[in-house]
Amino acid sequence: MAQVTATARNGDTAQRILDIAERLMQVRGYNGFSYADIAETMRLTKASLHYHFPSKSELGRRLMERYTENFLAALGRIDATGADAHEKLQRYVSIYAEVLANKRMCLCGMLAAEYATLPKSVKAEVTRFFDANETWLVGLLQEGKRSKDVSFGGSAIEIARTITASLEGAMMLARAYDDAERFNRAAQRLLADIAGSPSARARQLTT
Amino acid sequence: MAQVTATARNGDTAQRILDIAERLMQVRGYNGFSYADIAETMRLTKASLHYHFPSKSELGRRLMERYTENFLAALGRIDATGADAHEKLQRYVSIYAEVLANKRMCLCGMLAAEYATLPKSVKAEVTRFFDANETWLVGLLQEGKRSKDVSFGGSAIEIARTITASLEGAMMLARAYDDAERFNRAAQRLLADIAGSPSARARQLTT
DNA sequence: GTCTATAGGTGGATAGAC
DNA sequence: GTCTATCCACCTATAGAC
Repeated sequence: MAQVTATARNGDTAQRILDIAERLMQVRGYNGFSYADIAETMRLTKASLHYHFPSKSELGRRLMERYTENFLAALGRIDATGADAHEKLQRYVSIYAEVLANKRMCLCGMLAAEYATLPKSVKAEVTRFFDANETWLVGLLQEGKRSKDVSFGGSAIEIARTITASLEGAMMLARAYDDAERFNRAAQRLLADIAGSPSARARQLTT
Repeated sequence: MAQVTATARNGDTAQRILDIAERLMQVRGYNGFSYADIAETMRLTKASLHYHFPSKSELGRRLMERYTENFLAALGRIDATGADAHEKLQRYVSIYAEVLANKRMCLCGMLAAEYATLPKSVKAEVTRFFDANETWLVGLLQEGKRSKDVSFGGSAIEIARTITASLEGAMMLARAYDDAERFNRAAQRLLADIAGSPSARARQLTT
């Protein structure tokens, strides 16, 4: 299954720091955690953390960089399955669902909310993430339309943006209610209505 | 037009504090602003702010309370128009669009992201807001279905939740890209696909 | 690479004069 | 109601020993 969260528990120190920081940032946000929080969980002093990541903005940037890398790798694994477009979209959704299952927000959804307060270098990484998402989804949608696995009207780019934004929003609300099923129901409805398989689309209309 | 943001510029001090704090919180989040920020904008000392709002959590709670009140009032004005369900949904979307036009996030979308770090009393107000949203939308959707102004399959409650979550997500992304049109395009697509008028739905399928 | 110690700043919050 | 003055906890970050 598509796995985004890194688990380099036996990796080097920098990677372990990123693991802890990533979780903290996904749960509490960029402005909601400190070097002290990481230090406490890791049994390492704040000063040592600064050796690996001189500033918080650098930590945030590196974190985003790794997150996007892992996310793109997960998308690559979806591509490698050779499944049809409809199935690939389901797997795309399952990436989000898995993050939520760990009681976390998508790192980029979190940072999009805090966007106004972020260091410039972190902001740039956040939009890079969403741009990469968009590119991947557009390719998938166009391919799916040709092969008639999915059906939609209008531009693929708008559909792609709507899907990502909606999933991020559904994730945010589901986490506030601590109810993963909220996310799953919203996600299935979105896929069926916005870019569903022709059969699913027909079911949705039948009422 | 539906107006949520309060503008009590000539109101009493407490209301003016809430106005400033509201804007700061919508732009920077609960963890991204301080009493000092309010004080600076208002030309009032931090100590004076504490006279009106003893603690930040109390300020946050009162802010959310007022925000929900204003939002529900806006929904009441939509009801009062007597428009059909499709038109009412458009006006619902326009509330969000207007907040975004002021370069702000929906206060509750912002707080949903920061949820894990919020004081309990503020958390409660956030879910109360979304619950009230859901109730209003469900009523509207059921009424619209009866009168055939909108068409959708499945439960109204799921549609309502999906609409709100998707709008919040679209708002978040649009603000990060400083591109209000991103929100508008996503919102129109969502309405058409998820709970559109039968004619709009037909247009969307025609491709 | 990790530590102790600390700098320099800001956070929310309070006491008490006016 | 608003002010000055202050507290103490916490923040990011650095210096320098080991």
